[in-house]
Amino acid sequence: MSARPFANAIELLRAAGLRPTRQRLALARLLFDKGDRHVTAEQIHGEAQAASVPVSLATVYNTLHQFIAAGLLREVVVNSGRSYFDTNVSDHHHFFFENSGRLVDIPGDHVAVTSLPAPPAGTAIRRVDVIIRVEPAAGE
Amino acid sequence: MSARPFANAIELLRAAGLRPTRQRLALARLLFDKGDRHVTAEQIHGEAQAASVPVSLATVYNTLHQFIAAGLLREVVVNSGRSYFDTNVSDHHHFFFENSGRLVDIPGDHVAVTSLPAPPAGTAIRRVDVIIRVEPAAGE
DNA sequence: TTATTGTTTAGAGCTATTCTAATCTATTGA
DNA sequence: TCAATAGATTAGAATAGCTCTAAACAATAA
Repeated sequence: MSARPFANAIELLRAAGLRPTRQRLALARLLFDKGDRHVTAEQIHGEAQAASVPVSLATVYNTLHQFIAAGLLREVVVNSGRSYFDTNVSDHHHFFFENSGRLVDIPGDHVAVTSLPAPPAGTAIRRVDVIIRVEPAAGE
Repeated sequence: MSARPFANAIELLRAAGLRPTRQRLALARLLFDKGDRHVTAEQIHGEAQAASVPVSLATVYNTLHQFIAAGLLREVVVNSGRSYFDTNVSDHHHFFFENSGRLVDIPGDHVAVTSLPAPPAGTAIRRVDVIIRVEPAAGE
């Protein structure tokens, strides 16, 4: 029932209408074969290189955006100048460690946003992002 | 009691330990003399030019960051690659219009985040950001 | 005043990301 | 199976937003 793990990432790509190329298969496996991850483009590019998969940074960006469009990935913006890609596309929020730049999931039901205001006239809510910014506690 | 409007921005700067220079005075007035604003660096730079105040973009960035450090301004990150500076430093959240890139304040008491999870061990919560991303309603 | 310290500036530099146009590859149809 | 074609990948240039540098300048203190 659960969509993952994908014994073959090929199905995943086909379902998204993407040709299962060498690069996309490798990136899909790096992203989805080890649980929930928060990665930057540079990061998976590095991992792909380390795994001897020849893939350019341009392709990494293309692929990440295609995965987002297909609903396989979600972009999290916490600081300008760098995007994180989150493999957990279920309803949830984030802790952001301001000193290390690390991002950690908070299950959706652990943060309740009650009394949401009505969206401005003519608009619909697309998503609600809650980011809890934390820093080392005083005296650590 | 309210800190604004500042008949003279000079006091504001002095209180922040910043020399009241021509550039800083002009920027303070552009920022704080007309209610709550969400501006980008390029934007106030443009406004300053339009007002014939000679100020470089580097100074605009320096000044914005000094104002943030002084608690006069707050940075809001909604999309990578661009920062917004919010003159409203009271507790509140935001609507973000994904198509136009516009940001609108939501008073703090119009969004209640209940059951905040405990911060990870060794950390303290610095701030909680709630961003409600809206888009034009279907059929508009 | 002058000395000192803080501020501003132009322009170079940097980082993350996107674009371009050429090459390559998966798929399709014969 | 093989060619045709639509789609994918690539290196490298380009861009955007922001920061840095080191020299000129301006506010304050003495």
